[in-house]
Amino acid sequence: MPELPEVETIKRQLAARVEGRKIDQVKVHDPKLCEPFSPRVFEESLRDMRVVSLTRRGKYLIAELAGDDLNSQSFLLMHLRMSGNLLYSNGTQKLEQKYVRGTFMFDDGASIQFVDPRRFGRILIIEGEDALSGYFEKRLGIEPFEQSFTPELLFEKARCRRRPVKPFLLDQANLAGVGNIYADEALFRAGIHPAQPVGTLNRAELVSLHAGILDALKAGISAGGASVERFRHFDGGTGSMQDEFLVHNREGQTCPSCKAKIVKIQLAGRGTYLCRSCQRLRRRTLKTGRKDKHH
DNA sequence: CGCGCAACCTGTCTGC
DNA sequence: TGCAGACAGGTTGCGC
Repeated sequence: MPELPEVETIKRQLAARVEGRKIDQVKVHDPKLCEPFSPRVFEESLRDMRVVSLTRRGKYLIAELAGDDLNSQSFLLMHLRMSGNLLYSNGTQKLEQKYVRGTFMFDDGASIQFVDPRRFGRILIIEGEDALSGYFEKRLGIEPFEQSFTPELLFEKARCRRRPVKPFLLDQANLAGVGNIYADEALFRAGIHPAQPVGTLNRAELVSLHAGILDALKAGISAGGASVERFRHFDGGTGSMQDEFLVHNREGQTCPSCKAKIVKIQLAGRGTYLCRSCQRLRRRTLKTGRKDKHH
């Protein structure tokens, strides 16, 4: 479940610790981690690479790597999926024993373990910036904290679409980084029902939705992420966002802004939490007019 | 093309 | 207590 705030938290904690470090050795303990690369090829291609920077795009953590050959630039893309964690040791702490899928060892004696009980997490190597942007281009939409993420951009993506707004938000090709938790939290903040067809949202609602997304994500980052589904910090610590959820995981409890009980429904196969009083489904007809190409 | 849904995994919880 | 089955939910790929 690591979403944007959880990955951002990990990035902030690890960046200063790995930037400038050289990778002495990599061990892959579960071949699924680096598919379709074979573990040996994967391990060898990372040996002696230096970490230039650690950044984030959507739910991906990206390590930019440089070899001795100045022309070689590659990117290590890490996705934690459902249950992945990156645990750091400076060389003196006890290492994790269970569910370790891969280990990175650095030239200062420190190491990072990729720990992932459910084995959904993936690490892949991408050579060059063109390949990197190509990889992201077809699967990731706008970054929420970019200036260009605006209510108008939401409108452009949402117009004429009958899809419920929640699955719209979960589609990474629309907006990168929002997952099940923050979609629920953003929709509650915006006062919008998760099943509302996204194309029927009016201007005021899109403004609220835009603000709700940013507020929910900012709250998550400030809290160091939400430690549900075993999410942990680089040192094994926990975030506190799970204690600040307004609706998510709060079935049967009272809504923070009215007296109604929070309910749980299934939407697009996902557990979805909402307040029926604060988030009313609006009966509106969707104009399915053709989208005209314009310049 | 848009959209829903099964599949990928395994630990944990629920009900009988 | 034991065990089957449901559930968790990010991404991909398939089918309508």
